[in-house]
Amino acid sequence: MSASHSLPLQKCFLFCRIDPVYLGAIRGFSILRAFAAGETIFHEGDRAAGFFVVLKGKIKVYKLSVSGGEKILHVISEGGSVAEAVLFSGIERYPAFAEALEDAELLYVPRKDFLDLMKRHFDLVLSVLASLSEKLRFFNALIEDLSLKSASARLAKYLLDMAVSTGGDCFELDTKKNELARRLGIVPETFSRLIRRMSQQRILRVQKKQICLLNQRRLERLSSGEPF
Amino acid sequence: MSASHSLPLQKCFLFCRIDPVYLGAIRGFSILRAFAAGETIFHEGDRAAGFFVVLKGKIKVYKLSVSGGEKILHVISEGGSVAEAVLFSGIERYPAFAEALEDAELLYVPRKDFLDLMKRHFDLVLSVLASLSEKLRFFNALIEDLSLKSASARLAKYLLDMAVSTGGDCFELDTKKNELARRLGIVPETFSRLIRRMSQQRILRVQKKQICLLNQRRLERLSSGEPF
DNA sequence: CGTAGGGTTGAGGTTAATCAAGTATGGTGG
DNA sequence: CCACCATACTTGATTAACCTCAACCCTACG
Repeated sequence: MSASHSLPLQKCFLFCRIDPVYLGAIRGFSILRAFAAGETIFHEGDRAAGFFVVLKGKIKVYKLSVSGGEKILHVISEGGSVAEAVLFSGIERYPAFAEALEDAELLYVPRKDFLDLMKRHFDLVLSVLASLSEKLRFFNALIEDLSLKSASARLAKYLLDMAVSTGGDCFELDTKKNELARRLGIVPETFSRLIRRMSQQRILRVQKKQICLLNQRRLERLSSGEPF
Repeated sequence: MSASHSLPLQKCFLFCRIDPVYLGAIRGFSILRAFAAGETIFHEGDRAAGFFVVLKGKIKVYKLSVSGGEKILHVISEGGSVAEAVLFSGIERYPAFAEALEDAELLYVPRKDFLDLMKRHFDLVLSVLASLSEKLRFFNALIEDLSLKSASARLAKYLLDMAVSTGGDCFELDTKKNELARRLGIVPETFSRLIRRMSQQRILRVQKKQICLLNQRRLERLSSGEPF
């Protein structure tokens, strides 16, 4: 029954960098709409005069195949936005279907009003550009991680990242090893075995949650795919 | 020695959607600079009054760790841009080092001039926003693909994608199977075996380069991780 | 103590890469 | 039109990386 509050605009990725002063204006010309799970938000081909920001719930964007099956293009959760292309490119119609996966609240932002606001306030433009380019960098990093295929490479990269961000060869794990393993996309057993082999080979020393890197050179080779 | 021509501005991802009319202006206030392989482009902490577009070659962006090792943050090739954050966020100094990996040509675009141009021409803003959001969608799709771990899941997803984009259950492979396998991140042998097992199980029929999907339901389950 | 949870270790199975042979297929020169 | 060759593709056997499952070891904490 979701008495749960919906996301504030500051948390939406397109708006997070925007000066709160403008958020009021945006809320002003936008329309808050609630959708029940399973309800359609728009159809492919519908005239598109604005885009949506997901404030609560999850929605899916999909196309229909001739054989009737639906092909999900993406799933968007709180904070994400749907059909921003309507804003930037001159698209006139929605290029796919959208439907709520759970009870959801969306903010419908009319294209014209938002563009007018941007036209009048250049710093708004910069904020939106900043949001997008930040997200892009984030995705870039994610892609790099995902394309490290072997468990040892991902672990090695993680260790090197830690060394850089803490600015030293020694650091404490901030999470349970269990949890860390999952973040690296491996199973705790594998994590344990890898760490053990690494300390046997004097690549690192480990005491409880404290880790000291002894051979960063080797870790770099591992992280770029050298077999272990 | 690279008599090889450098990339035209239309091909650079930040600019590709921009009306060519403006490209002249951009070229006008920007500075073309050549760097030899290994040459430094900027140092961390350097005052930043603009960003770079890579027209030729490859460059790396990296940080130094205390122990002297360099941690590569990203590698940017032709068409990419470096330090766009300087443009959008109010960053005053470069947050990392950049160095040419090969002989390279970069276009230095001064922040102030580019922002002025955007301020005067709102459609330029829209083009840049469109570029960024398109790239974002592209990355999104890439991430989805990369997070499909098993070979059968990636193949299944590819087949379903083809069915949607050709709008039918039957279609022709547009590339050599060899090449396709590589695109799916598997080895041709594995590709061949998977296809064979799929036709044995009546999931699809294959004749030369012609493929007909017989059981999309099953492919969907495979693509969402069901073991094969 | 005794138990619970995180962590480690071992045995065994699955997936997909590699290596090594094959079998089409599609030119090309005769 | 055929013999020949290169290249694509297929198939089998072997191997390495990881996962699963099951057991066990700690350490903290009642």
